Amino acid sequence: MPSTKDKIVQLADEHIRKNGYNAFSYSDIAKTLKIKNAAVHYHFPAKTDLAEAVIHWHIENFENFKERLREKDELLQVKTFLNFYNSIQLSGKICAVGAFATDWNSMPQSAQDQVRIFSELIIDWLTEVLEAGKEKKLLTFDAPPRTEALKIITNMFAATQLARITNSDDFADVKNAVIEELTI
Amino acid sequence: MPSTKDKIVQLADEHIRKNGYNAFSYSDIAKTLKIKNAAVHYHFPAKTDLAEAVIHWHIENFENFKERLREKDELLQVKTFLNFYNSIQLSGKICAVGAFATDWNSMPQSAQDQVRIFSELIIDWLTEVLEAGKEKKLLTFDAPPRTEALKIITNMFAATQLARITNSDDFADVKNAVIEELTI
DNA sequence: GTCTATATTCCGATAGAC
DNA sequence: GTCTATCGGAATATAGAC
Repeated sequence: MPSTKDKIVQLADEHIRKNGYNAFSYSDIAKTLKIKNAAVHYHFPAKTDLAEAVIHWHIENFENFKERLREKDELLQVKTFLNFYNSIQLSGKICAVGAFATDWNSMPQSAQDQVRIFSELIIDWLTEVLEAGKEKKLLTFDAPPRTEALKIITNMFAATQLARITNSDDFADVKNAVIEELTI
Repeated sequence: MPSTKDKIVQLADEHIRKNGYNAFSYSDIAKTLKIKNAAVHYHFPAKTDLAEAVIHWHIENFENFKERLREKDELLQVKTFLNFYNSIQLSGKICAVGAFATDWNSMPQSAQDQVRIFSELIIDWLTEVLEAGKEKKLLTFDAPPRTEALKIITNMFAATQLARITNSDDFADVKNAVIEELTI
């Protein structure tokens, strides 16, 4: 049974990634949990505290994700990563990094720092996976590993955003093309 | 000398692409132009009217962009397109499509429709350029033209967003890798 | 930990004068 | 086309009782 505090973080995350950070209020969360505005403020005094908790949750989540994949081969690791974004897209959300990037200039530095840590965690992880996969001849690409990682991550970030707009199979097309190119 | 109406659209665009649609108010614009809140409402009765005008401006702008490039070779057209995003990134903004994608669910359908038209305008244009460039053996890629266009566009969209966060040469790395891959 | 109550500020929007 | 004035509402946030 998750605590109220955890439920608030989950709901905030959903709101941020569905509607944007500046488009949700404490009332939205209070109504869903059937508690009052002030009760949310008890757990997170300011809205930015809540934003930071959301990003912190993502960081912990990604660390678990890494750990679960540690023993798998690199192609499977990349495929699992791409499937993760597939599920984001299917749920109507976007990546947290993209959501916060849009509202970047209306966030305090403490929250920006957290987003930066999260972003670099993802980039560093994928860079290492790609590098190891190339060495084992499981993956093929020409650019430096970090650049290739950035290319794939930007594909996924923006494809979830674009899919919201074009409403077609664009996400799946991009995802499949990425895998195909890595395994030629 | 631009009209007040045009100045309002320009300022709104800047605010939207720097801080997000839900993070700016009529007061922000009124203060900059040294007019009153109500004067902005005279030109754009509701905030969504202003959002639609901003997107409409982007559509017209892109039509001009296409026209200016019509006679150039396809490699130059793609390079100019990528350089356009480079200047977006340097100015601290993000692509309008990405900004609106984040706030997608808090926009009325009339504004969503405009964003959709703009997005597909870009996708269709790049698809055609890539296809023509491949036929003339100026460009090389394996995926279907529309998929390749989506890959490049998502690279650019999200790279401008990520550059805001990582604060490094990531954007240039991605941009150069895209060109290199197309000209192998 | 949750409540009531409230302070404060801001926002989008409208009416009507000039 | 811009102004003053103002409405109604919502948002963030706090004080203090339970």
